Amino acid sequence: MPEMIRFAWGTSTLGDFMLAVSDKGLVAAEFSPDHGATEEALHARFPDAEVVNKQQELADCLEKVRQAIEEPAFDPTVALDLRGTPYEIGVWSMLRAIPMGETTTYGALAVKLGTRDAREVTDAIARNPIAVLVPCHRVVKKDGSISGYRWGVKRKRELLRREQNAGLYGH
DNA sequence: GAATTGTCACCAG
DNA sequence: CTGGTGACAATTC
Repeated sequence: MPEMIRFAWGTSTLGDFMLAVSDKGLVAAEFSPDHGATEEALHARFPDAEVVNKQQELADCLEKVRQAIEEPAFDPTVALDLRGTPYEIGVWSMLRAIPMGETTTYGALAVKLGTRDAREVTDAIARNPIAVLVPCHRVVKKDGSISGYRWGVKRKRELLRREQNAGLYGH
């Protein structure tokens, strides 16, 4: 019996996003304007799984994630099914420990993890498959500037701006 | 902001 | 080993 991966598309003010869940939890959440290519990538990532569109079943989940994108203060209680090397899981766990509205740096994470180079952390973060819910956007360069983001620097800036507004003005 | 230099892990040859 | 490449970092203009 092959594993089943269900996916669905949602829209937000930051663009369309796709969710994919296994029977354990979320395995992917990606921004993309190109539905076809993203679904193909999902097949490629889970070659032995049955990948099916379950728009209705995931409606609740879609709404939660959409709300998390629009309102940073909202904490979606969605199960995550993180898949990666132990090192990557460690990095992603640290990302989820960053409080809303705060940022850290690649270098600081490298030190905490006992890694030699910030780039090793960067690699792991760049492989994060779950946008927003694993807040890879809360990691910036040491001088506070934003250098890159897997789903577009513009989205990263916008996410941070929203979080900072939520912290300063309470809404 | 952009360009430059230093660096380090990783990979292809 | 050599060369190329980065979601880095520090410095400089």
